[in-house]
Amino acid sequence: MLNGRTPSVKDVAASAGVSLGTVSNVMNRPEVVSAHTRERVERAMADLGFVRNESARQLRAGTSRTLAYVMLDGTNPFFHDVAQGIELAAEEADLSLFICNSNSRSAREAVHLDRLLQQRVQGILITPVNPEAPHLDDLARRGVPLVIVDRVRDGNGSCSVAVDDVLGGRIAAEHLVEQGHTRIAFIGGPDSIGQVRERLEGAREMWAELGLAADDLIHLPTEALTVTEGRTAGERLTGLPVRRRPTAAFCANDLLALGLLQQSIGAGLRVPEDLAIVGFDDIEFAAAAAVPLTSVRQPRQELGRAAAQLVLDEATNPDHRHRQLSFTPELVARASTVNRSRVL
Amino acid sequence: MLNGRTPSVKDVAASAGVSLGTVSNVMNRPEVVSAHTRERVERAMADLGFVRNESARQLRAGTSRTLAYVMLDGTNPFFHDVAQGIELAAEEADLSLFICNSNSRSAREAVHLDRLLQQRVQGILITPVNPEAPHLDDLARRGVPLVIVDRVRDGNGSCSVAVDDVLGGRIAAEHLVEQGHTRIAFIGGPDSIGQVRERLEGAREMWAELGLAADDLIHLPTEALTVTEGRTAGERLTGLPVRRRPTAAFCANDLLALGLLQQSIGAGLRVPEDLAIVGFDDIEFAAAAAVPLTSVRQPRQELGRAAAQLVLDEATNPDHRHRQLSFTPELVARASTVNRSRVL
DNA sequence: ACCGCTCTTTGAAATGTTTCACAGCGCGTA
DNA sequence: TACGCGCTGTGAAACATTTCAAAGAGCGGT
Repeated sequence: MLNGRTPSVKDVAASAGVSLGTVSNVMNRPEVVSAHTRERVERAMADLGFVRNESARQLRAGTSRTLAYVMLDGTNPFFHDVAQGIELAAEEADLSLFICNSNSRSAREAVHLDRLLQQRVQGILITPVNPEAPHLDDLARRGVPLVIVDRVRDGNGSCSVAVDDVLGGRIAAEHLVEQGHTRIAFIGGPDSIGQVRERLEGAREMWAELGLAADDLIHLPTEALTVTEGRTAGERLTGLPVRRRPTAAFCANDLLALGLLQQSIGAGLRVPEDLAIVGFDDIEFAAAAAVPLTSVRQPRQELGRAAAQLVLDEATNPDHRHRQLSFTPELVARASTVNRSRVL
Repeated sequence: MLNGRTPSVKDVAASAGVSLGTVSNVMNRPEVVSAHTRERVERAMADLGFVRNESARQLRAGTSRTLAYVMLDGTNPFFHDVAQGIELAAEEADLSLFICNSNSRSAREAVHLDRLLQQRVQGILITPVNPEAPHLDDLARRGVPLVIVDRVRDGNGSCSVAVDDVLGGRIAAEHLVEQGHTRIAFIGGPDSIGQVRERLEGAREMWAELGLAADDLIHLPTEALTVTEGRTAGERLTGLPVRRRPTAAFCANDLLALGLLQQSIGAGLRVPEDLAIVGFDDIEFAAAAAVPLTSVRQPRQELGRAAAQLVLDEATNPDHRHRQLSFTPELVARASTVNRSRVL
């Protein structure tokens, strides 16, 4: 059994009375070896508790069986759903998925990428801190299959998968106007985040198209896209004199919206009567909030799945061409904007 | 620059006009090589865009620079917080963390473990589907450093880090009794999950010690520990005639509690006046719920951190001894159980 | 008896790194 | 001048696997 160190192919070969090559064949091309020997080898492997050394395999084969996803913010369930989509696609392709978290720090992102390069992963999926960062170019130039998730970058040096954020902003604004609001707030920041800019832009476009005054769409900037920041924004909002206070808020993501929701209710406002709220992403917890949150849904798992397929194509298909996939967001109306004739 | 395939140490050596060994020394023991040559080698590495091949390193060195965490349920933020704690400890030890998700499926767990074994990871942290599963024994017998997270297993064949769930159950029950409740529900299941059993057990103990009737602690079983199941349980609860309905619920985790909270409010109950709710874990979203949730806090990141330290000790310290660490949970009282004299 | 064929199995080379015993060199000391 | 020593650099071996050309075995047909 397991005496000294872990047994190698050599040990298995010796124990089964065959050569190295045969053991390897049993593992990689079982059809070429006779039933009889295959059986003997398999028994030997089981007896010795043999486990293939992946490093050696990889070194020789030159290819790893892993994909990696570098996510932007581990505290946002949105990214875990994306990761789950990737994981499913990876599982189907019989690959492992290596999940890293940059925590929105560019330096940490770089460290992770370096490690992944060293591991010679088959492909990298990433939601980058900054899609124009030079270290991403490095990857592309090195020929590592790369897909940008939930962002797009200028030019088409790599594939990307994202949702049309401008459109998302438009449908959120449209929905609020349909509900009768004529003065709303957009809550989100910092501006360095592309999604924030585009969602705001979309909202402004639609606002103007529907003939409303630009001044009546107020931008309340935040430091980050977190629940805490949502609460802070809520304090500012509820602090406004009623006459000047918007009757609805469109938040750049659901975490902000949840924070805002909590703060507003705590301050005694009724949602949606006194303040309607729309989020973005439609994470699980949006539906589970005490006042279920209206949100602009991104097809989270689909995003991940599609990204994984692109990266696999780039990894295996010699005449792969970069593509920028754009998904269409969709409004999910719930109680936080729609007056509760029927509850739930 | 980057012409054909990725350059190896050999290429760097040639380009810098030194031997293989010297290049290796520059990377691993820079102090033994003269400033002059070191500089030349470093320039060559930069010019060629050299990236060390981790597989080869690992093969030769016999040791990887990775830890792995197999989490139980990717949809529960609790586990991501644990993972974050591990990640931080790993970062300090200059290791990478490989995160896998078994999704509560034993088969998938086994697949992940097998892969990790093949990768020769330095150590494995796992929140197992079933802590008594034989494949865990395999690992231990193989000598892979192993730490069970958030569970304990019989015997002391391996380290574990957990929270005293019985105590957690006790303090939750005690808190509710202090708030004047004399008829409560415990919501949670299935029974196969150890934590569920122990939290209920703790609650029952305290209930009895405080002189209350066993019949007045009702067990409402669920199929899983999810928001959806929480809502379902809520339907059953709110459907009861008022006289028979408990005035408070202790949920086996926060996801259940959030689902219950939502359903109750939707059904027109006031929380906590008509129904008080206590959760377990104290995930971020507990505090962020519209009625902030009272919860039994587990030191989530600490749990991960401690687990990582144990696994590192087992990996590096020759006279390591297995330990079962038990953390003390702590009640965080919020509006879902305490009448809101002061809001927030 | 030999040929040609298929089906298995073999052994050696190759992958990119680290390690280690050793060699070369310059220098101060005997 | 010879010796010993410390500092650098070298080259080959080792790690566990895969791959591939080639050898061997068995067999039917001539």
